[in-house]
Amino acid sequence: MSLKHAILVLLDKEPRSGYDLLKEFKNSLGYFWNASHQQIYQQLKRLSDEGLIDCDIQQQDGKPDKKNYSITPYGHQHLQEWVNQEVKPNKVNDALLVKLFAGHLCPTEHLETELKRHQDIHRNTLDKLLKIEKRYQQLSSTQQEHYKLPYLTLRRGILGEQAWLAWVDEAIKAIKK
Amino acid sequence: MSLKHAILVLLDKEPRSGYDLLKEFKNSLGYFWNASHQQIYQQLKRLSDEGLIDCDIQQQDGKPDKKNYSITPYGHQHLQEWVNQEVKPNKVNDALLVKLFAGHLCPTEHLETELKRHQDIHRNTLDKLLKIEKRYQQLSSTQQEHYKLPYLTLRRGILGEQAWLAWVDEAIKAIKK
DNA sequence: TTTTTATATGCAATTTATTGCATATTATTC
DNA sequence: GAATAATATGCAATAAATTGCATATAAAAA
Repeated sequence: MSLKHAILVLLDKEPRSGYDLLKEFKNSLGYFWNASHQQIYQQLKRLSDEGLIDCDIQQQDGKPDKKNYSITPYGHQHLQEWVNQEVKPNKVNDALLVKLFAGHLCPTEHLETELKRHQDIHRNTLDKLLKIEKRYQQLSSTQQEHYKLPYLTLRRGILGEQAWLAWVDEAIKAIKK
Repeated sequence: MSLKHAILVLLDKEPRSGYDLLKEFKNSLGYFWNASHQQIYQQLKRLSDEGLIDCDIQQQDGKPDKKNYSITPYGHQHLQEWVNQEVKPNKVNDALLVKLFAGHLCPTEHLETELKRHQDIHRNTLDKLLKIEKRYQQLSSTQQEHYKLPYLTLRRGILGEQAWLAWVDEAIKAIKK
């Protein structure tokens, strides 16, 4: 529902292509928004049809054409209205926990391997987030003030991943017993 | 994708109606799985068509008929196979963070109210989970052993909510400055 | 006494997301 | 020299989720 708004926020900061958005989600904002390339390109088309964004086609030598999207005044207004409304709390759907819940149906070793596999992924994510945090902390206090809100979202990512890792330690110990 | 498996796990423990599943998700398992009644009834129909579950219609005096679903041997096998496969890590999509990220487009007061509103919801969830944990801790150690895996999923809920609440404290303080 | 909550289910339409396929170039790695 | 990754986009089919509507009774609260 708010892939739409996630895209609008980014385009509101500066114009981007679909591929740029994809990279942004994958490399930096993945701790609060994720989308596949199909989803992004489809959504960009719809937003364009609705007049919320404009498209400017840039030819590049060799590489395929790049479509640079920018937000329209109408799109900006739409985003602003959305920000001022209430947001529903996220609903949680965690397949790994469904699996654990049904863990009696598989060997303990499998559970352990699986938890450790996920642990690796979460450790990598946390590392990446901590590096971004370090860069933030090296900014001047004026700059820090400027990026205050995005930084708060980053903090959510960090605290969330740390809690997840604390949990998985507990879980791995418990299933071994 | 694994609403299917969430339902199968529950029916594997004991037969239930769609309404029972809905209540279970809402009242106890909501920290790892959520689904609307439409989703559940649709899914039950599909699972039934696929032969993964059976349906037994119970007439009740006064109240509407109750459809009691139970897992078939084929469904059990299907579940077991799923549990033994790898599960993809959950993708995160958090609309509240998108909003915070775009928080410069609305008054600070709105952000604060919104964060506090979500804080309330998360506090309630945590309270509920801690009560469930208390009940678990009062069980005999044999019983505790028996519910070990579901308890681990509960712990995930608790640690997750606590981390969320720690974050929101930080966030509220930061936006006020 | 009226309204709300809980019980119990469902259809139909729309919106979103996923999966699979498809193309074309450049740069890098093996 | 061949294979893979990165850049850059898209269509079409299917699957899943959401939204809106619909029904019917009983119990409890206002």
